[in-house]
Amino acid sequence: MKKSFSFTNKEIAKIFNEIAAAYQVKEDNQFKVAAYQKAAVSVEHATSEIKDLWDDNKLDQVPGIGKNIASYLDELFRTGKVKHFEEIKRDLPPAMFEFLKIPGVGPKTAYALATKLNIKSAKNAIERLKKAAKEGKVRVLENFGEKSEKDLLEGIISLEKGELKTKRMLLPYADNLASEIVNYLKNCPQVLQVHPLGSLRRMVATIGDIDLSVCTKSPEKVIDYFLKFKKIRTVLDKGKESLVRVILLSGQQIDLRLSLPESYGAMLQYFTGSKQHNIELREYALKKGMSLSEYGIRLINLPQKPLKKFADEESFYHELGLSWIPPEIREGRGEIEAAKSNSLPRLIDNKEIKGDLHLHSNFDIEPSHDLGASSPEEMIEEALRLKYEYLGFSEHNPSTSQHTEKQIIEILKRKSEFFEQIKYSIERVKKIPIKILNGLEIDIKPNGELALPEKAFDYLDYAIASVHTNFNLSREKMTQRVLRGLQHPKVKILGHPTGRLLEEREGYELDWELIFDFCLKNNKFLEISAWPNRLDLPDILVKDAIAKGVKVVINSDSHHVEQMKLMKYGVAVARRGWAESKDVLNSQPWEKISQIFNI
DNA sequence: GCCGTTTTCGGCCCGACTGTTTTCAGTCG
Repeated sequence: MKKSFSFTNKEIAKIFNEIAAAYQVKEDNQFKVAAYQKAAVSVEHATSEIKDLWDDNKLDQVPGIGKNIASYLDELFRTGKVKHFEEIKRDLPPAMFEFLKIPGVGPKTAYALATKLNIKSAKNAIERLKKAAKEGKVRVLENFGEKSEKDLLEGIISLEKGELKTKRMLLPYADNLASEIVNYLKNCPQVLQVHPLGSLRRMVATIGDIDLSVCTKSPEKVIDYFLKFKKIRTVLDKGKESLVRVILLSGQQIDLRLSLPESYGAMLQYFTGSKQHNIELREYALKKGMSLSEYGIRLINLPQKPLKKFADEESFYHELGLSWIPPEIREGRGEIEAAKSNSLPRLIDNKEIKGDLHLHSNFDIEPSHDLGASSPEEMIEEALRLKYEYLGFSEHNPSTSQHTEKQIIEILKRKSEFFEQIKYSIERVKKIPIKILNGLEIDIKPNGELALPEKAFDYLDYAIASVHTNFNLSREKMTQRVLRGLQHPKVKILGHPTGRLLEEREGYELDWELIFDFCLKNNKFLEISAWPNRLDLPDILVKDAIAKGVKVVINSDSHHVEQMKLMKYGVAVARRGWAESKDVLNSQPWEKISQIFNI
């Protein structure tokens, strides 16, 4: 292996952002600035470590990284630094890059502050800037004033308090909160339509702010009605007809945007984003002589540049010669191309889900992890309500530290008998049209062995293999571990494949090409766990997997009957990964499942 | 500096808001 220096994606993104800032200060080509910013975003959002891609000679797969930046990355990984970058930053005060962390401070402002206040070194730079602002030394600088000095000070204080790192909400939490307000608004007679906007409408795994839009002919009346909502604590600003911001009792900020019916479509499209989708859409439109905005479409080749309005999104996209693009895939990942050639995927729908193969009932299996809280009967009842055709119970394996092999086999035998009885009662006696599967979720030990004696497998219909311990193995070792764990013929599913916990823990690194190939050859399925802080496999990897022909299975991982309805968030992840019904195991009929599981 | 079924050269998203200014520059989403 070649000798190399390690940099995380975050560190690389920071380097690129600093180069962009440096070029901005030097008033270099603005598109070069944009190129580095784009590269930074791309690196930050990558699902693989850039270092690993470099190792595998795959840097050209990263959008926004071309020949030049790739060569700089090569130098960075080989030598630990980039001469060209050092050159660019040489005559700039290091302190200015610290100042960029302050909200409202961009490159030009940061540079002006650092040079005019003579704060050069990065050490304690922000502290020294704060002192200068407190002493009134900022307001006297050219292009600064009392207000900007005050804003600067407030910005520094909120940075110090860590207020800027506001945690993002998990999707189901934000979705519930928004639904409550949406339902409230729908009761207002002047409200014609309500939609969530932004990341919530796109069903991203975590949500920053909740934005909602209302279509109405009388915005003032809707605003009055909205402000009577019981859970509002503070009104931040109103008076405008198009926007109200409030803080709820829970501390959550809600932005409500209002639009007249004739231009609602353009507004909805604009604020749904994503930013990347909109940028690409506008670039695409420009080539057709059209300029897009939240108000509509302007024909820029005509002298008076008339604005055409759109009442709905469908007509907006059609005007551009595109089919309507579902919000979940508006991420700038090829959807515009697909819409143009009329080849958008027919995304999997909640109604197409025919079963749930990852449930933890309260059958006492003496597990190493948590036991479920609901009985199989309760879960079966809920499954019928959800119109499922089949249901798989996969409790955690019995704890290996507290049982002998013999005891574990005994417990599995008991579980099998217990579920055979349930199957008999459901299928034969009560003649309820649902198939029950007796499964298990088994730990993959660090060496890749499964935490279950071979003989115990005889008592299972199928198994899910998951990593629950020792997350910090190298990518190679983790990949070998997972591949070994998947080898057993009874193991059909890799549970929550990256092990990430949203807002808590990064997932472990795997060599996805090897995993995908293995799944494809051996008929294994990657789980999309609908569990709120997992939503794992992540959407981008779902898209990669499906492009390779690998199939996924969407499971709720319910430990309580109430959690079974969280399935829809797993479906959202699948949709964001461009999954169609054919790509999803549990949208297949029972015959197909029984064939694949050899039951 | 990136990128490509209208281009390997010549393009590169759009508008709101704010503060310091008398017409704009910087920041943000």
